[in-house]
Amino acid sequence: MDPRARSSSAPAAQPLRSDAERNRARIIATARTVFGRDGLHASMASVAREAGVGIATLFRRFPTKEELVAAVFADRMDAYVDAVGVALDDPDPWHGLAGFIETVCAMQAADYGFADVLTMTFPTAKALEKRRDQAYDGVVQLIGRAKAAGRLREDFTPEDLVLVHMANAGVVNATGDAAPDAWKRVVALMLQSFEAPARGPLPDPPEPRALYKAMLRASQECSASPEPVRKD
Amino acid sequence: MDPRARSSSAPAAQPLRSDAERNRARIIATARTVFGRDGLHASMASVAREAGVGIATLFRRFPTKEELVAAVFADRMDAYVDAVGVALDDPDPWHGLAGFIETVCAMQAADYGFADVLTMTFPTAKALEKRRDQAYDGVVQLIGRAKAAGRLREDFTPEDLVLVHMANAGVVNATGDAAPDAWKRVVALMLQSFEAPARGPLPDPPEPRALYKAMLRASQECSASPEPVRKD
DNA sequence: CCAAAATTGGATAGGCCATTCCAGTTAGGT
DNA sequence: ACCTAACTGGAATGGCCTATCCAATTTTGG
Repeated sequence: MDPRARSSSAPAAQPLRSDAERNRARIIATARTVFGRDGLHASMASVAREAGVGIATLFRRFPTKEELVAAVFADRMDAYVDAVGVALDDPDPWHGLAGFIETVCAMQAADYGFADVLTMTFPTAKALEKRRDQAYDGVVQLIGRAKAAGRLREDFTPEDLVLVHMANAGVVNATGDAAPDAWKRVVALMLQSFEAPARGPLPDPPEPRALYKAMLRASQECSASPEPVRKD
Repeated sequence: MDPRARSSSAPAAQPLRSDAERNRARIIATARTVFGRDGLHASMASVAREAGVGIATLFRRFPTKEELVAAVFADRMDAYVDAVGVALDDPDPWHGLAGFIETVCAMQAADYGFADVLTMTFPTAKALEKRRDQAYDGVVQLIGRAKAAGRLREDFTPEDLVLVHMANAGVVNATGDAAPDAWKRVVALMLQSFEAPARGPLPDPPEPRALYKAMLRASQECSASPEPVRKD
């Protein structure tokens, strides 16, 4: 591994100068609130301005917007993983799963940036994706137990959870501060439809690969670097 | 009514020159496919290019992007109103409502622009909003009948339908062509949660006014005209 | 205290966007 | 055929975006 790798939370092979480290921390903290308030489409310039640093400082530390996003949401993903853990500790598997879904959707409502991050995948952000995978493993267990307990419909799949994130992101993004609790109703409805016994069959879930492609596409058009013009 | 009103489908007080009328029709037809394919954020320039007209021609006929959007989606709104009519003609109120929701969500999946239009409101586009109101009246009836027949949960409100549109728009936008049928599963789940008897209570629905504000906000940030800079 | 290395911020490049301007072209009545 | 009002397209304006450059400043080891 390249010893100069600096992003994410590695303790740095080449420690930053003290002022640089301070700025780095302020940038992440500020970006967290800005992305949380304005969504992922908040501009790099607005983050720099609110953090009180120059644009160049921001880009030297995070060469692309995607890297900043990854650094900022690493800790949200930790919380996500923690939520899975809490759910797995619940002696009632259904209660655990339902609580997990409510918790995560609440996180989406509280952070417009995270709402979108959950519907995207950033292959270059290893730390972020590792956490996503950890969470996935836990979710699979959670689902298995809830089915075994007879409380979750048998045709539920992990992909359905992603669909919940996408649907909830749609509601949260559309309602914003104007109807800040609307998502709760939607989530409650979805949960009732997940509970066993199923009221009827469902169309097939999307292929995991297809869903991955969708999440990838979304992240790419998020930080679309201006590709050089090419002559035809 | 202003006899000079030109947009929407009024037969025109001041008829356009034949070539202008032809271009106008081509612009609308092209914009329909472009917005349907790329969503509402497709650029005016791309519409002009694909329609084979100059940018100026486009803007002379539709002075703002919002007016073009309104003109383009007037007929989708007709289809929306028609779908309500079909549902009301169904002798089985629940079957009618469920079919209506499926139909409209399918329209969202087939037209990324319309998916967003259904979650927004354009106060200046009278023709569009009139149709939306017509549809709303029908939907209220539809809901009433389905409840009366004992097939729809008693706490269902017309606002829930808007929430369905928002959630479905989220799924459709996030999955795109990568998982083109994922929305069907989500909609099927939602429908099962709507069916009586309710499996449990729900959080309160959003206030109609609040939801309106949310839809308004969305439409405004869609075609954000560059406001003049002001000195502090 | 001093120099070298690290870091800084503002200007700049180059991309997209909605919208406006203007000089040239065309339809269509006479 | 011709004249004029209507219409045209492309260039220009001004905004916002990600990302880069560079001259000036700051930290820090000796």
